[in-house]
Amino acid sequence: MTPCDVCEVRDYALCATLGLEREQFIRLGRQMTLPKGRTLMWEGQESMLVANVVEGALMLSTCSGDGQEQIVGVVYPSDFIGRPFGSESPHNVTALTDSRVCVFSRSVFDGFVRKHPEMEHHLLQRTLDELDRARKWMVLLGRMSAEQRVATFLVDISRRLAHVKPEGECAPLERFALPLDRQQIANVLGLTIETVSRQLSALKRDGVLALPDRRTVEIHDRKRLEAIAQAE
Amino acid sequence: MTPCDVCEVRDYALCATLGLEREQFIRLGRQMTLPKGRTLMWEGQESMLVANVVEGALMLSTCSGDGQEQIVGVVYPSDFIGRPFGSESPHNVTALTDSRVCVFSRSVFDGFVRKHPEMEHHLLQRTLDELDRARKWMVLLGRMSAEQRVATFLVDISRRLAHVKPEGECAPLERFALPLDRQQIANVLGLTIETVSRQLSALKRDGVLALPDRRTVEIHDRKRLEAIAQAE
DNA sequence: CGGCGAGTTGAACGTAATCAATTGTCGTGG
DNA sequence: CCACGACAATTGATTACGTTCAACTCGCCG
Repeated sequence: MTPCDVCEVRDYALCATLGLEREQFIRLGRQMTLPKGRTLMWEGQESMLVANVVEGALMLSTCSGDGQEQIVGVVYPSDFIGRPFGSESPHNVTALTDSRVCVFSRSVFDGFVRKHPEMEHHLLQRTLDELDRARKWMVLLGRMSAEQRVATFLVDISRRLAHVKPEGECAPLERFALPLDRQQIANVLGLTIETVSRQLSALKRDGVLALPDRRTVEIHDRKRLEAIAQAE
Repeated sequence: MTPCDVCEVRDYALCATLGLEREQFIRLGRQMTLPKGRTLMWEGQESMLVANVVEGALMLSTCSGDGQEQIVGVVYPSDFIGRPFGSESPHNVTALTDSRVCVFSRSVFDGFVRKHPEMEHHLLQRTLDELDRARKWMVLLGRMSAEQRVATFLVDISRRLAHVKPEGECAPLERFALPLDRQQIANVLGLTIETVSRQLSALKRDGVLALPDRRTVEIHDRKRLEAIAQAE
């Protein structure tokens, strides 16, 4: 029995495309657990690994010339991470929560994918989706007010986390634990920690949501939250 | 004789991957000229076309909920545009200058690509590169000052335009015509037209560059420009 | 109980947006 | 060729939003 037999994301991740060759593929990778805060890949480093997320959440981040961090993506179970067919990793990949990933050597992975067009097609689909998502986020960073950014972030994450939940559940969550702390939220939104805090407080004051503890969000008035988020 | 026989980008665009099947492929597409300002695809519209850029420059743009435009990409000859394997176009595609593109029906293109893994691989490579570029731009939008944004924009475009030039020439250009007007630059950088203008004036005042007319840029002190741009 | 880090709140500041006026450029027709 | 109008771009004055700096609160663990 392999870890894949009980893998939570086997039907959603990249490997779901494989039929009989799955056996072959899984022998190439291995599961790894990452404690919260551990960095799996470094920006600019020779890109040696790719991976599927099995459990947890990780962030992709880069630093601007003067050292400011910008988070350029957050990934969840069944998402793919790493940069195939390229020499260096374009960003850091760091665990936001304790996580489990299924890693492959990049060269081995590249070789396998090139021999399995179905899988390469799936990878292309994922990459196109990621690109759409990244470009949507550019609108947020380029054009939205702090209030809109925070609202959009909450709407987005409540939807993404819903897909992570056991089977079927797909309605956006009304109560969830943020995998990011305030500083990280600020780094996603291109704001400062103080501004994020103020906007969250304002939303709480207006009864749009509650913050029972610093990691938990309860959305009470999704309609209003979405109205603030506007862009979509 | 087909237009492809004299195509300027035949060795760089997606079709360069094809060997003997090239003949087959080119029969599926047709060249089109687009006057400056013409929109080829609309955001949200059913995605019917994909295309290669042969000549000119086009922008990809989306609107935030309250109608503000954000340019999420600029494409040049040999670049690929459109959203294969997806139902709707995620952004507008509009000619910045008079342009020539080589268009394909999306369904026909999708079918062809699925049968030609080499081509699909090339498309994946391009998409991965675009994703890297988009994420780099997120740092600019999230973390850079107006001055840094304008400087970064100029450094970037002078490099991109160099690759468009006839054969070989790859050093960044020190003198070039902007394919975008001030409003469009503002929409790329997430700034207002006034701020862009002020920053350009400041760079001129400091002797970093000259602006002989409103479309032309002459970089006099690239070192300094790059120092201001910092992030990279 | 004390100390520490994360988060919140407040006050002052600064950058870019906004509003407004002026200059510059280009195309058209006299 | 010049005059004019329309639009693009620049420049200036003011405002507003988010940042910065600083104080304070809260929860947690020794």
